Amino acid sequence: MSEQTRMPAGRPSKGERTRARILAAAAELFAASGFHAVSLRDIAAHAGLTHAGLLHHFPGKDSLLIEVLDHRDREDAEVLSQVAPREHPEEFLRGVVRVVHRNMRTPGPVGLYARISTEAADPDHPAHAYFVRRYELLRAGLTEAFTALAARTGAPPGHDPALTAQTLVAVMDGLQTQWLLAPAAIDMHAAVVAFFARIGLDFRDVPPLPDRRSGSEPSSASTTSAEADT
Amino acid sequence: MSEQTRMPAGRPSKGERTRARILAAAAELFAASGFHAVSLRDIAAHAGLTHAGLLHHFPGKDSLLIEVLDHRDREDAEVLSQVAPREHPEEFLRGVVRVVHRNMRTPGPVGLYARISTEAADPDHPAHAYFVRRYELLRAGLTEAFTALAARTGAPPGHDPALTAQTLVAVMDGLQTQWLLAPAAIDMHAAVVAFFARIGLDFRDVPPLPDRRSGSEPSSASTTSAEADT
DNA sequence: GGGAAAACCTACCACATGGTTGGTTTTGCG
DNA sequence: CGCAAAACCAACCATGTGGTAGGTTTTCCC
Repeated sequence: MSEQTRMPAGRPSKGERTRARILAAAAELFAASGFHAVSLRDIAAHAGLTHAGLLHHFPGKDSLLIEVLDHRDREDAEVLSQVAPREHPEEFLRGVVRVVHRNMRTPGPVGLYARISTEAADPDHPAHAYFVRRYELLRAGLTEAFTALAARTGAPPGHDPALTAQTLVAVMDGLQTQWLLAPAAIDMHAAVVAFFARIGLDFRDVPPLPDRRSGSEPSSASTTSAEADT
Repeated sequence: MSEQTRMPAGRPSKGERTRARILAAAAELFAASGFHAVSLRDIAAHAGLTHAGLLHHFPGKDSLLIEVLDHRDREDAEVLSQVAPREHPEEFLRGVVRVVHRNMRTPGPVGLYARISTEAADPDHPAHAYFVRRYELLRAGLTEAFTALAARTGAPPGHDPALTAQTLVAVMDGLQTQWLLAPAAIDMHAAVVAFFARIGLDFRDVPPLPDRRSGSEPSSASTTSAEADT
């Protein structure tokens, strides 16, 4: 199924176009309200068909969620520069800042990972294994970047790249929750730039990524971002 | 209703004891699985009565959630030293570190605030207003503490107490999500201490709070903590 | 153009849910 | 001890849910 959701070189079939609409609708509604509060009938109505029609394309609700998350990951892989964290640690971290900056302009999609990741702490949640793995990869990528940076530029006493990595992931996730609750009160970009400043990295001059296309495109929470290069 | 859930000086009535059991069961199940995934029948079964019996004590599921959160807040107010962030900023922040340290030993309850706060980003969620206000108070308290500290000891150029406050809240929330997903991989206490170290505060020597009583007592995520003094 | 497959629909199923109603049992106070 | 109130229950209601079955409509390719 996963290769079928990738747009083939030719014009997409009716089924491919419908699956894309379903994934967009699901991403939007899961981001807004979480997995449990959204029904297949809700998603189907948003996508312009019935829930039975939706179930022709996806085996079930759990599978749909996993497909939405995988789809998001592939889109993020396309957006990010393919920078290796070990070889180009500072550039890799600049990419993180750019994604955070962009995400501030896309309130709808930011919630998808932030919201589903806390739901998925429940071992019975369909995305539990996905998020355990995802955070492992994210922390590993950032740990590599911070380790390489420390080796290159020296590090203060007691510097722990793994601790810094998990803290940076926490900052991005935690800021998203606060931002979703009170967007006017939170400056995610400034906070992330200030965090990097405290560990000796000046990212104030990092330009933001171009805006995404308008409409209900599924898009990424910032925690997606650094993982794609792993 | 709220003054009735506070234990009176005399021995508690049958109803008071039942409400306490219901609140404990609800806190535990909401922490484990979130508001939407848990039913009144689930909570009632955990508390040893039927869902109709539960509804004799609480007007509805939404009210029960709010009561669980308020009950937690009152318990936290009792646990924390009543330190004013403006007059005693460093002591106030030490209290934050102690609560974080204690919460690492209580995996069940940590999830209540972390989990419900991201659910509550949905404006239709019953706890939305509660969390908007809660984060405002939390950030305000920490901003006061960081402002007072900067005035007393000086601050580095570009220091922004409000930004530091929202970042600290983000670190604590974000670490909880990662910790719930992979407790062995995350050291919340070390990460929070390292965060403070980067802004010039040495809290490595802060002793943890004593453990909570065993059993299914409702208890707090660390983000509860600093707010009680406001 | 025709036919097979894809894509969709309506109707249904079994189950779950939050809440209500009317009744029974337990508690506690005079 | 008796009685009113509190605390609880079984049964029910209306609605919603994920998924299935069988059928219809649309698409697309030979």
